[in-house]
Amino acid sequence: MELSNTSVTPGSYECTMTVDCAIFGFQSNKLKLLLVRRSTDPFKNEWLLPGGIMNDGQTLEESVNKVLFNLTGIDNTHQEQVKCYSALERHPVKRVVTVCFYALIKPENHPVIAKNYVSEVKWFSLDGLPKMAIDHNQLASDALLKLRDNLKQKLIFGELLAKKFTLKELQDLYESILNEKLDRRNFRKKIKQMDLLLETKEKKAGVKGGPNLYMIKE
Amino acid sequence: MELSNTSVTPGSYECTMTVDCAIFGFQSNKLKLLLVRRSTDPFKNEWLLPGGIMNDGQTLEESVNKVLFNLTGIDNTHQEQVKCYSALERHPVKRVVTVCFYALIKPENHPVIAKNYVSEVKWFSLDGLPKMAIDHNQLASDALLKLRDNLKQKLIFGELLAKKFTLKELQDLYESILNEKLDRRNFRKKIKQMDLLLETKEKKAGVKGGPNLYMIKE
DNA sequence: GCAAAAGTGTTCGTTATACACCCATGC
DNA sequence: GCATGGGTGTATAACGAACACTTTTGC
Repeated sequence: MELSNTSVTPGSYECTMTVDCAIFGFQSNKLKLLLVRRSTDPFKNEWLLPGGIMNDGQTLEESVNKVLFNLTGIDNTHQEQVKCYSALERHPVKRVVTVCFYALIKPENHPVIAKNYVSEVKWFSLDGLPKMAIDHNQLASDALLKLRDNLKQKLIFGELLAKKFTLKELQDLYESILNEKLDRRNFRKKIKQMDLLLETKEKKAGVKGGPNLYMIKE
Repeated sequence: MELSNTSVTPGSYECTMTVDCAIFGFQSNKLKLLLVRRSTDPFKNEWLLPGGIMNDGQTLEESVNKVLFNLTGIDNTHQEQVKCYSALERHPVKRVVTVCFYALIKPENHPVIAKNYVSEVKWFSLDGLPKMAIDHNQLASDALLKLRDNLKQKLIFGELLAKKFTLKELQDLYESILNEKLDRRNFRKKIKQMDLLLETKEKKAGVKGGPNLYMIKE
């Protein structure tokens, strides 16, 4: 291969790009992943991360927003880029390079509806993920690792919880993401010294013990 | 935008993809970055990270290898994906999405030669980087953050050092990457308890103190 | 009133940091 | 032989892990 081949020209090789998004939600005290089942070929009846092509005039981030909105009505989510995948035979229709993202949402805020090309949309527990099409199991697994990584560095949980939440709920979320049990007292100590939460005067009703509600500062 | 637009079809929008690579080297006790200066438009006389287009039949990783080989003769490097950039007006010739990687090499092993389209290839200190074309200053900065991140998690320094090196050299490298001073005794303790280095019987000649040479295990 | 969950502090072990002297080599 | 850098250990502080009882609320 010649160096001259490496320069961008009007005739440079072009390929289709897609975005795929691992949407994490927190439901029944478990971290869930939202998958769609396609109703038509390719991948008829197979499960996939929601995703779609990047169109002309869109950045990847804009594409993710559009795709998520179209598939699930979800808008304005916290998104994080995970990785770019470029294996040659990923897609049966044509060469497609995809960029994987993750987003964090609160399932209650986003009733999911199966739309075009999709026969079913469903939240899956992470320990019960189906075999997905293409390399999407790999994408999902990489997305979870990235989420864990980010969680360790900063307190990010996007829309995973309600605006006001108890420390117990926050801890359950952490345990879910990290897939490990945490000591309650140590967890509370750590979170409090991060100084990112605001203690409201309210208590959560309908729960024994009368736990305090917190919200994110600012 | 309609959902039907999100599905991959033979006619889906396509765009040119490039790879850009932040090549880090360690020279005169400082971490350096290898940049190229273009000899022709676009970006005539401007500095850039070495990069080029992804061609048909190549993965991004293969493209990086080819581009690096063509520009610098560098082969078989440790490469790490940094991030994908898709802003609309990045490139003057056409829409181009790029994926940034970094690689770690030992400058002494790779004499650099300016080839096609390149008038100059030069190692720059990180604190003396020129203004680069497009968004390459951003790419370089993101690549360094990623390198730091990876360094904290595992002992990776690719080809940055010779096969056999002294602990002092390793420490200088760390200090260079992290841009902070480390305590000599604590550093040595930490590295040793990682148990990744093999102590050779050899000492480095020409250096006062007669420091021991180490190499990576296995 | 009793069962269930919330809230709270202390001890201990591990890890990270700070710090000073003797030894080997080059010149 | 002296100046430069290599090599080593210990004491202290910070951080993370383990652990039990009292208070509040729902039912």
